[in-house]
Amino acid sequence: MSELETYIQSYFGIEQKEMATIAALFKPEDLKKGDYYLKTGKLCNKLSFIKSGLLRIYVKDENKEVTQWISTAGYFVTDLSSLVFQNPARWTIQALSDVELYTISRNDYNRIGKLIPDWHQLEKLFIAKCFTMLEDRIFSHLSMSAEERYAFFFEHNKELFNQVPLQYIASMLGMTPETFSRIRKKTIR
Amino acid sequence: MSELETYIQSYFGIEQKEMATIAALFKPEDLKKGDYYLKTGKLCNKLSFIKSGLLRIYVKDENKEVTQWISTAGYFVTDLSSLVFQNPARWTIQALSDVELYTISRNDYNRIGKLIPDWHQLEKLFIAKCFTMLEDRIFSHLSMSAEERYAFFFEHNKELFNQVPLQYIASMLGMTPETFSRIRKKTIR
DNA sequence: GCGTCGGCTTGACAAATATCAAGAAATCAG
DNA sequence: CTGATTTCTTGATATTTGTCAAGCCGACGC
Repeated sequence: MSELETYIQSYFGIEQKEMATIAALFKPEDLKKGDYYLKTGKLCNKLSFIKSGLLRIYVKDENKEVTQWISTAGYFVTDLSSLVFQNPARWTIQALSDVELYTISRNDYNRIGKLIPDWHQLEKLFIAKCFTMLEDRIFSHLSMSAEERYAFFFEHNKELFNQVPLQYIASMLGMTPETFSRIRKKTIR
Repeated sequence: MSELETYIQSYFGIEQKEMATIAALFKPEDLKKGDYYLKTGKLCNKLSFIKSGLLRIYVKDENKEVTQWISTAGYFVTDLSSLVFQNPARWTIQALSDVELYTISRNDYNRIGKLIPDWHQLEKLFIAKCFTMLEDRIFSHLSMSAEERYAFFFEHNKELFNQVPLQYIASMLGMTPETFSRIRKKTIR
């Protein structure tokens, strides 16, 4: 479980001993390509660190699917609103490849705060960071064209482009697959 | 200062005694129409509850201004990234009208955690809620046309439409004033 | 009351993006 | 390897949205 420990340690700057306490609450969980981690409307009662693989977070809107995000190894995945407030999950989360996770249940997750003094503070910082990233993303929709959003995303996520169906990236950038394809052609490859 | 107490109490469910402790850290602050609460690049070392008035959160992008949000009475305003991580402020925040605030400094804000046991937990919940609202907003850009975003926003924020220059609402919905005006004409008024 | 100014609207037109349909390319199962 | 299926590309066209320019309207200072 060293990736998880390394990650949490580097991100949260937690002591070795406390780190072990937290890490012990995460259990390995494997998904096959196509398996669902979560479906819209269910309760999301877990949080997972992605050891390997890719997951797509999306929602069916009328008869279209809208991809909200693609989560990759080294990051966490959950439906925050459902995990924290026990609302019905907004997102469906599906494995785009075989996936290895370290998963913690909501119960165990909520216990961390009692085990580790500073936990809620760290948690707050983590969510604040996520909030800031969403602000940037909204800004990209207010100020950039499809082509600019493509260029920016490509610059920062080259690896993703040969690992997942491009239509999903198109959707999460807010454009159709056709527009995505045309922009892609214009860009040096 | 009762609005503030009422708000915090209803939102965070804090005890009367603790409530008084927190509220005492907020100081009244008044802004005239046009005054700046914060400028891009500065440090934001405060958080404010809006007692009355309206503030526009925006950023100059090249030679255009992009309005990120308009904050109204009964809500908080700050630059979260700057407040929490002491990054240079991303946003400029300007009073759209005369404004009455209750403002807490970063120092005092950070002390709350030591005064009130559950504070970081509550804070986390609050930010998580904000995060969820941004997710919705991103979703609106992935799945809705300008006209749909207009209709949705109008439905939920009718009051705002006769209080602020419409060009700012247009910008925060991601369209030009002209498009906004044309959509507006089509809609029943 | 009058001019000025900011903000809104309108029209003509251009550019960006979506839609629909077809076919090519890649991927997958057997 | 081969056929089936999914994904990507391309073209033709429609729709949405943006740009530019002009005019209008209401608020405000004087």
